Amino acid sequence: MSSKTSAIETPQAIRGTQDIFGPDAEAFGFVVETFERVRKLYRFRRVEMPVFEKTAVFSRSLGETTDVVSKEMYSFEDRGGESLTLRPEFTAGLARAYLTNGWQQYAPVKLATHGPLFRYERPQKGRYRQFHQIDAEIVGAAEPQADVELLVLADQLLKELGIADGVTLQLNTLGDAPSREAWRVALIDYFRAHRAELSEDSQDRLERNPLRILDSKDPRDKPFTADAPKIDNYLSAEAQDFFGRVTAGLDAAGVAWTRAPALVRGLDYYRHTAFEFVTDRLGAQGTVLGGGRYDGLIEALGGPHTPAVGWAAGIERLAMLVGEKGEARAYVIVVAENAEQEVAALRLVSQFRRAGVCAEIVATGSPRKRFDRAKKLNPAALVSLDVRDGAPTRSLRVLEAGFAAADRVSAVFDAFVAEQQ
RNA sequence: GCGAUCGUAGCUCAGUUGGUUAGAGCGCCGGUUUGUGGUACCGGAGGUCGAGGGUUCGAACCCCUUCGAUCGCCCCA
Repeated sequence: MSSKTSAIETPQAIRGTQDIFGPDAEAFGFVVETFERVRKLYRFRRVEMPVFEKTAVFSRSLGETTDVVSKEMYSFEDRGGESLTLRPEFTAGLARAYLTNGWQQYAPVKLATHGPLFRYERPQKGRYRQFHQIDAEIVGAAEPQADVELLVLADQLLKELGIADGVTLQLNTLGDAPSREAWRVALIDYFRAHRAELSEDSQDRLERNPLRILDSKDPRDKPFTADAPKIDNYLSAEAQDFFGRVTAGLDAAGVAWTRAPALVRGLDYYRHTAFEFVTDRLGAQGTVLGGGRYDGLIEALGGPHTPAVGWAAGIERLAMLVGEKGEARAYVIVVAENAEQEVAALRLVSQFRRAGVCAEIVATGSPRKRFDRAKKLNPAALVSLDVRDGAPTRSLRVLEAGFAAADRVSAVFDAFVAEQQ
């Protein structure tokens, strides 16, 4: 890519987007593949949904005052003049799909999906404008067992990804609608009395999203958040019982959790169970997986009352915890050390691949350096095709005895030699 | 949206108080050596020092603007 005096300017990538390659891309793929595997163990069904929806799908379900809706959505008019939005999350679109496709017939349904999401935010570590999540939801299930199943799934996923160490499950309940509302009113009353002493951010939150004051990091807010009204005092008997059955289920399934009374969710549709799997290894973006119950969402989209629970996890964040993953190593490399052998090398390498052996060919560049280059790729076996004294020579060298595909490699090689006689 | 740090070859970086044709290692390409060998030596390609403007006799270095990255705030997964 030497552009010297080229007058053409290369367009740059959009801010907050990423091009993922090599070991990082392998880690990304590992997260998705592990999710797919585990999700099948729990019999969650795969869904694919559009990347964009009518704007109302998100504005109605997330809440007009949330930051996501008020300032972070990628919204635009299409050529027909309709306001559309690139999905900032999965749940709203999934609820819409549930309604417009009549998935009530399958209820309760366990659903899983993954893909890109878009939010106009300031990029930083673990936060992008196009980011990716895996997502699991149970729609049409009112029982606490659904919450438990989802949480156990999440727990197993993190364990199978090998990143469960240092990740803790923070659990809270926001109560049912009356509990949540009573608590909310009490919080507003309480914080309003101290309004002038709160941070500017929290004064603002008081109007828009009072629950959020509870997890403010501002030291000026700390003295007040400690003594703020507790959800436990506003929980109805039903809500209390519900939460008790969730925690009992987690204990029975052997999932560790800690109560986080200040844990709230940013989006309006959450009820009852709220949770986050949190790590301290990702700096400010410590939430690795989060979600909760959203019994009110489907009604907000004009559907019948439909209880549901779900969670989402950022693939980039999970991939960062996973670390770099090695790429597939070639079991065998075929080297054409002589121009005359290039065609034969091409034939042999495709025979290896058809036999299911991961293989690579080296047949370009200086013939004298090809063998060295092949060896640097560190294969388990190396086939050299050359011409000595006018006669073709073929050798198979095993550099690592007893590797996985060893038998197949020698079988394919022997057949090739026989064929060339 | 706010604050801070940063931006030199493909990669990791050096570049002294602003001073002649901007460097190293690795990688890449080629030659010699080796000839069953991942060696050693030599050579080469590749940079308008993120971009634009300014100060100056002179800017990679100082100033402004802009783009991008990183780290906080905010938000959230």
